[in-house]
Amino acid sequence: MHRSEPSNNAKKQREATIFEAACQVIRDKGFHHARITDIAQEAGISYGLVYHYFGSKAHLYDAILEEWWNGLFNALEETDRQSAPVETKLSAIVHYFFDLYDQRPNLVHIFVTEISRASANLTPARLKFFKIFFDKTEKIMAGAQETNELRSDIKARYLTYIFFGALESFVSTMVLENQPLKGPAQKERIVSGLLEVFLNGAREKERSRKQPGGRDR
Amino acid sequence: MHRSEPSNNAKKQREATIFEAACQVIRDKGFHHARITDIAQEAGISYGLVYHYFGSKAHLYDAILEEWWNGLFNALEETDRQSAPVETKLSAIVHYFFDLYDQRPNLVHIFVTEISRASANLTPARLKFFKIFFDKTEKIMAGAQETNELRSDIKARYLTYIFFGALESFVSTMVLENQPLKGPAQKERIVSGLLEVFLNGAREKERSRKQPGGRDR
Amino acid sequence: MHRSEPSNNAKKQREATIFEAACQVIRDKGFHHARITDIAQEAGISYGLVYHYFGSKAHLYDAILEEWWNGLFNALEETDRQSAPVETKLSAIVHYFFDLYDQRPNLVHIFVTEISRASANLTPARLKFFKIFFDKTEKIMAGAQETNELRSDIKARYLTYIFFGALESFVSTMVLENQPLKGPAQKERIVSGLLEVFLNGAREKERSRKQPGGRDR
Amino acid sequence: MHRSEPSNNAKKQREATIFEAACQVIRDKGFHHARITDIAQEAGISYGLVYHYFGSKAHLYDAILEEWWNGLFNALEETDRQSAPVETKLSAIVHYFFDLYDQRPNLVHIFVTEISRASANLTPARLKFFKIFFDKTEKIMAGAQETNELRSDIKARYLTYIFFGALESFVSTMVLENQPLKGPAQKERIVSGLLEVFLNGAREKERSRKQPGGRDR
DNA sequence: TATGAATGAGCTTTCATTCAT
DNA sequence: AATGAATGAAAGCTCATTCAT
Repeated sequence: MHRSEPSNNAKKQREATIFEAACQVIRDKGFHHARITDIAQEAGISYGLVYHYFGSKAHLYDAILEEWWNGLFNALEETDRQSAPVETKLSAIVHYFFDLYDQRPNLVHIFVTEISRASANLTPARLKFFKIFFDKTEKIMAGAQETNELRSDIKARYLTYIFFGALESFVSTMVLENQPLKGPAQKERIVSGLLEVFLNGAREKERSRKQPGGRDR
Repeated sequence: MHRSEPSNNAKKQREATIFEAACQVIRDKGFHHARITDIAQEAGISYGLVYHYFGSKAHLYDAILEEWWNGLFNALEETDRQSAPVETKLSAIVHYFFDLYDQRPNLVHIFVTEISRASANLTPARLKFFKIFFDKTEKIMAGAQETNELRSDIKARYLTYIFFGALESFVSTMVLENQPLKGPAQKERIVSGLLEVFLNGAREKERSRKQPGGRDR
Repeated sequence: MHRSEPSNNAKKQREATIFEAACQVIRDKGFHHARITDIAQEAGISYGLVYHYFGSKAHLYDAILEEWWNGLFNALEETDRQSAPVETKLSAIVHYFFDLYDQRPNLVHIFVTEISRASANLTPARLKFFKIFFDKTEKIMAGAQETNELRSDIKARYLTYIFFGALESFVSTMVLENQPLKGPAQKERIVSGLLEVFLNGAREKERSRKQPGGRDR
Repeated sequence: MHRSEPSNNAKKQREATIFEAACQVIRDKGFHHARITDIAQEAGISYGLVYHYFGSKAHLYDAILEEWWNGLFNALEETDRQSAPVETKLSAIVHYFFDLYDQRPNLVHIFVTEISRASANLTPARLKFFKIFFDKTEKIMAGAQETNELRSDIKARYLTYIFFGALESFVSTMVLENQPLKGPAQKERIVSGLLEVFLNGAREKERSRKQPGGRDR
């Protein structure tokens, strides 16, 4: 009975191999054009085995969904647990996306191209995840409104959309143009620009307007 | 006035009918699951006629792309022609999306679910449109930086991503949750919230901070 | 009533135009891949008109068949009418093929690629033409056997096959390699070689064998 | 002997079954009208399996081509290896066709109706085979010219065309009229007639003309 | 566990043909 | 006579999935 453990590990290992192969192929070809055969080939196994481990193509997709959302939800929860300024929390979210893109670019790619929109795969069950994500983020926003960190004249839900949209926009561009971040400096520039605008706005501030010589750099 | 090209008109009419039917079906089922047969049925014609007018499913898709981007580009150009404050220009863009959603919800839906990401259909030729769009918007941002309307310490390209991402986020939610705008009031609330945050930021303003009882926890 | 003549001529003219266009396209693409649209385009008319004149693609094919076989049968009959040595008669047949290739290469091309074998189009009614052709040629052979011009220990039918096969072989090669005859000299070399071998055989003759120095040309 | 590769054998077996079914159906209907479904039905399998084994209809055709030409080339090479009189070599070629027609009539049928001409399937790659065949045969002819077995005043290439054309003519007739050889006697009569005419000519020989009582109109 | 032979639903596309104008 | 819009039969091919070994 205790012999099950090692084989269990081997099993997990295989499953992970297939999973990663699937991510790679789906990233490259898109979910629809990713054939089970391709995935098996990428994983170095026969295609029958994919069914052994994942049951069907749809289940494989669901496994990827799960992986993505679980990771994100965990990050959100961890973020929300601490009582930090909203700036810190939002920064954590942004970093989560950019860091994950460094570590598991395929997963982020798939999020952008297959999860985020892709009507082909949109089922109510799958949309549910988005709702949860927005709810969690909204909670952060609402909390910050209560502490007067964020303005309350705009619905927390709207703040959520604006914040997440701006973030997603960067991530999408990165992904779709296949541009890895050029070093941590660029990452910080993007992250701070994003947070800066969200929190303080894009408008040129009074101080500089006051200056008679204007922006004369 | 004197019916000069009657057959030509009828032709345009048919083409438009098929086009709209295609939008409807693609919106409902997604491009991949939209069969030519479905589109023909929706248009009340035989499937052969779809090929007569559009040549192939891919061409039909390209026609939709064209329709979408041309409309958007025209709107952008019109916007940019006038020398108005950046606020007005951005407002025009936002309104374009929301107004179009009132008039041609299918087209906007398809933009969100099939054009904006949907790796399956992403070809370099199609990505090109996005580049053009971002370039045009960036020009608006850069112009506003020069007139000191927008801060210059953040790249115009980044401002573009943030602005468009925020906008797209609202549109996507609307589309994916199948929520038409509940009247012009809601539309204005969203538009102004979006512009407000982008231009002035989400952070609680000085006035509230000034209050001695302020956020001091 | 006599006004019908000119329009009749115009009609014939159109029919001929379409016919030649059909030959051209069928030669280029093969019968199966030759679309009515292609033929109409080649003829500079609308495809509907092809149906006006020929009824269907099959009828068009039959018209070509007719044209081919009638020409050949006429040539054969003319040949057979005269009481000339068999050599002259066979030479006439060979020349018919080669001359026609100069004048109407498309027709000869189609004979080789679409009529001569091409199971796709082989119907009993069409095979019939071949029978007639072989019968007529056989008659020539049999006649020559009776006059002791040709040996009688080989069935006239067999002589027919051998003769026609040898001829067709040249024509096919010419057609399939798209090689027009390089001047009348080559044509005569081929024709005489063909007749020479058929009539006198390919074997080296006694006289040369007798010569001690052998083939010393 | 010890069933080493059972699955491999079964595989070969299946492939052969499909191949033969394809030959049968193509012979009956012609390549174009032979549907994959028909072939599968003939083979007693599902149409998907045809694709499993042959990839596409075109590949199936290529496999048949290969089978045909390889067999013929092998026969030619074997023939040419031995230093026999040209008569023997040519006889071997003729016998190859006739014997194969006994054993695999479908293959010969397909050669005549689909390979030999059939413009629809003629690609440069496929014409290449013909070139090779003619080259090999020409070599035999040229060799016989050098040994004074064949006359040298006619190009070896022309001799090739004449010989092969005559042969093909018999085979075609046999095939197109669906006439199996009526016993070995007929076969020999045809073979010897063919070789006789090719080598010695069809003309009535001197000896008979010398005879005073001859039919001497 | 692991393999890959076997199946067939499902889709796009072609193109001959019809027929209203 | 002439056009080309409209139709739909027909066929190839893909690929997820099943299952015997």
